[in-house]
Amino acid sequence: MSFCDRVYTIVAKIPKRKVATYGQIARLSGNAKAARAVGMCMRTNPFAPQVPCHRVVGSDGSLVGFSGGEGVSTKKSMLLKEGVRFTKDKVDIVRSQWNTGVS
DNA sequence: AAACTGACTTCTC
DNA sequence: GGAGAAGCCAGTT
Repeated sequence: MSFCDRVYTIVAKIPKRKVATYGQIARLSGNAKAARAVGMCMRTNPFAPQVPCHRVVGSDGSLVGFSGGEGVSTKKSMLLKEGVRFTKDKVDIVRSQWNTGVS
């Protein structure tokens, strides 16, 4: 069980039409400052369809990362199909950020 | 085992 | 508001 495994589990739990930030996942995984490590785990992503890495965005909803297809463009398209609201080139983090249950 | 890199975040200018 | 620099973590070489 490695840090990445926790990340995969958390990302896999992101509800549809919602997105989470690397920092948030890092925090949920136990290391608030491991945002970078989270990104690396996503890049490794041994659970591609199982772990919706496209639902993971930057701290401000910015489409960072994603090495597949057309990059952020494909990521954006997938999120749009998921029903995630977009503001120009960024996810409407205000409306679509994953609420972990912490009020 | 050590050093480098990377899908990040945040502060300061 | 935009650009630049520093800090942290885990994985890969």
